[in-house]
Amino acid sequence: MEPSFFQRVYAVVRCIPRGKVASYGQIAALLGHPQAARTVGWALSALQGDEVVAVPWHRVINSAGRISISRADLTADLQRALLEAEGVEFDARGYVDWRRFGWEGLNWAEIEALWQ
DNA sequence: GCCCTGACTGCTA
DNA sequence: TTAGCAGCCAGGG
Repeated sequence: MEPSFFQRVYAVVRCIPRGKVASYGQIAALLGHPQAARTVGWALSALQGDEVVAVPWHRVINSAGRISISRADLTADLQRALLEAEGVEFDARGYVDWRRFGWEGLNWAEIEALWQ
């Protein structure tokens, strides 16, 4: 059974450990489509109900290390608060230090194991 | 099957 | 870690 792109995004995001962050492009690259960052963001924007709780959407930020969100119920302030609660720090300009909190990602075998 | 949209990204100035 | 812009991909109508 081949999961949809959305399901793959959710599966990968759930693998991001507490206290770490990943970028949309990184998630897309892990799925084999380095250019599909926008689609990843769109997938997360489609989260509903229990998925919002099951998927650590707040650990996904843009490549600049900054929060980029546009949903009325899930605000940038909320995302930042959730990350800070996990130990992720922001500098005075609102950026996360990739060197300290960036997620290394998964290898191909681990990715495929997610939906097999 | 076409067209539009979007929580992005990399390049250029 | 600026600002502006075009390119990319998948899902929904």
